[in-house]
Amino acid sequence: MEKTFNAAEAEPRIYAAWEKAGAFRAGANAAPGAETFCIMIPPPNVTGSLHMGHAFNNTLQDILVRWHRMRGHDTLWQPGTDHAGIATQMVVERELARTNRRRTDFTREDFVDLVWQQKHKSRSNIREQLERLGASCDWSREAFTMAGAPGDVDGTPGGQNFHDAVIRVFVDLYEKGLIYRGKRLVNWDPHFETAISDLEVENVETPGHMWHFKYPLAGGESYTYVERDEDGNVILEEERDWIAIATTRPETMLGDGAVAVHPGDARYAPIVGKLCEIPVGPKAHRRLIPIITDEYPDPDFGSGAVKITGAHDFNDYAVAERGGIPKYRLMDTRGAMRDDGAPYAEAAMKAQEIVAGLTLSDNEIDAINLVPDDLRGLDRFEARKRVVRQITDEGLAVMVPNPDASGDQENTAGRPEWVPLVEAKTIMQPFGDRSKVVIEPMLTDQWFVDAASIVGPAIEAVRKGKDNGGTDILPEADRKVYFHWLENIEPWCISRQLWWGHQVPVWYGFDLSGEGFADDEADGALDEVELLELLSDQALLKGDERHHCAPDFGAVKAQFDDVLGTLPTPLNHARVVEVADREAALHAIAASLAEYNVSQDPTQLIYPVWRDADVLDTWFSSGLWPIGTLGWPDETEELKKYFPTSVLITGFDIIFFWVARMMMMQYAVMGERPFDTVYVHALVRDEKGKKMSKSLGNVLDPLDLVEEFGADAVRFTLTAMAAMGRDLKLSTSRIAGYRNFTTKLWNAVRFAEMNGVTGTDAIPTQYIRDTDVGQTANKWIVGETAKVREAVDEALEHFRFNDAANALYAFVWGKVCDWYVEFAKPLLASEDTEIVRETRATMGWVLDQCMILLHPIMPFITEELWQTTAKRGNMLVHAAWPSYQAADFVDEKADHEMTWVISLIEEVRSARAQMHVPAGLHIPMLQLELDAAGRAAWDRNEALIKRLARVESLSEIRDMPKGAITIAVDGGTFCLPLAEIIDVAAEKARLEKTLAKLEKELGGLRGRLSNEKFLASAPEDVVDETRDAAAAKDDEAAKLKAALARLAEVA
RNA sequence: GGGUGAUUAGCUCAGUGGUAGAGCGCUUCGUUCACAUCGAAGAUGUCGGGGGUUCAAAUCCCUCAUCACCCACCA
Repeated sequence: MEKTFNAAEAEPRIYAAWEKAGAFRAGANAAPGAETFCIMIPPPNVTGSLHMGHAFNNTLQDILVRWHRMRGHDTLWQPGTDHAGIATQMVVERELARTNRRRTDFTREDFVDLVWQQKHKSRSNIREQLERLGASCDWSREAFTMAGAPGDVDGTPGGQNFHDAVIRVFVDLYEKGLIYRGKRLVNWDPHFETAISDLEVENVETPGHMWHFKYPLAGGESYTYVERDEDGNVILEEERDWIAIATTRPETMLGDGAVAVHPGDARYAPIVGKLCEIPVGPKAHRRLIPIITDEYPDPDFGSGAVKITGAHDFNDYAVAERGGIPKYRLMDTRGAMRDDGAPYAEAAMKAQEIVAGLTLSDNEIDAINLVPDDLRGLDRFEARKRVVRQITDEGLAVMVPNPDASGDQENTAGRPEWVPLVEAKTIMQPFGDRSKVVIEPMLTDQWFVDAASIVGPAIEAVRKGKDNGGTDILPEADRKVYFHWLENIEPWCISRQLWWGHQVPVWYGFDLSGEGFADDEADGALDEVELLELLSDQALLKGDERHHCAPDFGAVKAQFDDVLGTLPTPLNHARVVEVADREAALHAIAASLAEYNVSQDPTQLIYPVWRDADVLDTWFSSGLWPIGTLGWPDETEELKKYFPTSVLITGFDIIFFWVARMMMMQYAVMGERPFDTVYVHALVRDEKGKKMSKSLGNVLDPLDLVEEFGADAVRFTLTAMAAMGRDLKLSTSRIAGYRNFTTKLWNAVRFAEMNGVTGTDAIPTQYIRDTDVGQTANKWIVGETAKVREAVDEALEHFRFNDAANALYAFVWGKVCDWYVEFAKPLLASEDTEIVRETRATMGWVLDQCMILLHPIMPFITEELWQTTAKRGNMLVHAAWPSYQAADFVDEKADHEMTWVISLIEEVRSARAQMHVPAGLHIPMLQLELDAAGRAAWDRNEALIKRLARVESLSEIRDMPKGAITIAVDGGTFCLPLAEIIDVAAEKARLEKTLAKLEKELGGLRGRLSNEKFLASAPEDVVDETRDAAAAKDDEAAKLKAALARLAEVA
């Protein structure tokens, strides 16, 4: 064997061998009738690459999967990737930008093709990285959240058609009324030009300003404004012909529909119900809006009056809904001020008619563009500046004394005495989590899941827990977070105005059966003009009852055919044809009508329908990951076998995005929990605790680390640091330490090999547990092995990964390498061939167990060692996981004896080091007193002790010679006669120090034992333990005192 | 504003009622035939402050301080 393990060379080779053997296939190594164990990988983005969080997340999954597989369970680790709507589209758009092209330079179809190509190019990237890490996924089942969607060239090895499953769920939920369409205020990302969900918005404290403006009362009216303090004393009273409004977003004033004050606010009671003027826009067409009351305004904040802009603020939206206030949209999809529709003058007049009582539909109101002509097309932030300037120039800003103009006259000369009130203020500003641009609340038509209606079982499941057929979430703290979010759940906006994703399976058509769609001239036939009038007027349908949802066009066609069948001739002959969009439909229907008017052939008439252009939120599809990957809606064997799955391992950052949605959706579709346990882990951070990010430059690439230290070391590090519920701060020195651990294991095995030890699964039972034969060291290490096996299982059972790793680390390094291998050296060199044979057998077994128990955490080096240390019938990946009990293997006597031997050796070493006895010097030792157990222990382990303590000989004496070092152990006293080198003062100091420490401990123990309440209340075994400890320390203290007394004689 | 978690050795962190541990770092020593990616021996803690419960508290409760994260609509 080489001196170290060559990870870079061996790991890929070993992985290939596993794959070749089909070692990771679902059910590989399963015992007949075994229980199942299934983990769904959290699908990484298809164009992504492996970061530290993935490495951590997948290491934990791999540990559980390998552990269960070795235990003979029917195991599936389902891999796959996510199409990641925005993220992936972004990658492709960025690529296009390099050659100065935009998405809109392509047709939708062509662009989506480009994305598919990108997906195809990068699909193997993440997989190769996971393989490098050692992830034992069943790659033959690799899934993709858009598999089977139009344009998919790759398909999936597992054959799942994820797309069909997603569409099917949409249709089902739609039919149950759980998915609906509506014009709502949503978070709009002006960069990607799409709606996003609440969760995709990051609220960040940003420095901003609050402006205060005067809204003049209509017709020059005035009122007495009275302000009182808490006691009701008048502190301000003045005549005003305006009302003050504060805003952080002046540009939205253009869309105000009202000013609201609290119903109990006495200051404004005189003017409630009156009109006031929005102080911006062309003078000739200033809009008047009503002053209304609503509970929302807080009288103590600002002026107590709030402007209501229903289309651009979530609070205002609610007020507007309650008060029937029109909601005027001011911006386009890119966040610029609208530049469409009629000129401002016309729009403002229309708005004024609404104030006067005109009722319009939502769509009609949406068509009104209230942006003044000079601001149209401007970016929203530029428009803000201009609005502020215009109002201020007009003298309608609230003014305050200029703080810079007070005080001494010389320096402030020329400065205005009054300035506009503009408060600097940090405001919570919403940003898109991907685009990083300011999110705009925008009134648009979107699709929503009625989450509140399906959330019940998801809450209930976690409340009742795994043992009652529900789901456990670990750690506990995350359960609260989960509940809090679900109990306050909002409708989930699932439509996105993107091109990459699952297109909403809904088709629209003109309403031919609706009211008002009639032949004006009652001549029994529609002509082109009549039809177009109707269509362009109001018979267009985008309303709820006028679209059709179906899995595909064929099904939709049948639905529309039914509707057409009820219409009068010739419309009932029209053919349903799919066209690109509403625009195309208008042209198509006009053209076909023209054709008909010429030919009078009813089969020439077409009825155009067009599909909803939106795609579904990525999380809608990944929310179906557990069933979609198992072949649902088909009742596949895998679905029956592995669903509900066993464990989900994921980071806390996607509890809402993903975990909660999966819970809701699996219950909605299957009526069943998706997993028994959710294990939520921490985020990986850099060694200073900072989130790793490219901009900070503190990103550790897991693959670089794997290159440098080997996958096993990286995995072991992550595992050892996986304590629940905290950040995981990673440093390379820690990884290096665990790399050293692999080397340590490697060399222990190397030592064994050099001494004729071979791997064996034969438990050396004949030597252990209360047998008369057998070396104590061998008996002892077998017992220790059983203890660590129990500890590892116990830890993994409870997802205490770090406990498992630390137990193994302490065992392999601290027990096997530090002690057992050293003990074995004299034994293997023994002239007694039986001892040699016994020790080889024991060591062979113990090292095998180390490999087995370490394999889930460090699969590569252990597999390599497994195959080099014996001819095996199977690979380690399929080796049988042990189940022996400590109770069966631990020999109490041997355990005691080895503990005694170890402490004797440690005492001698310590004394020698402190007395500066040359390390290599073998010295004689004297035995002053020793009880029977000690004598037996010495006799049985003489060779070991002598070797490890560097003792030359042992002789019994009555009196201690002058100038010797005392070694006090349980049941005996030894000494090292070192007259020539001993420093009496140093030895005295050493003994006194030890004694002082002992006395201190003893004091505590005695104190407890003399406390009657302790004796009465504490459990018996605790009292016994305390007594034993006190007695032992008493004894040791006595010996040390004796030694000090002897020293005193010498001196 | 609400919520959650954290505060333990120089650093990074384990430790859920029995009197405090690991890794790294540090000091001293070591060319012993598995390993210098090593070995041996050491030093370092009012377990954030205060109060309470208990025979016993790093651990449970209250409170204060500081930090971190999550959620939230104050114009």
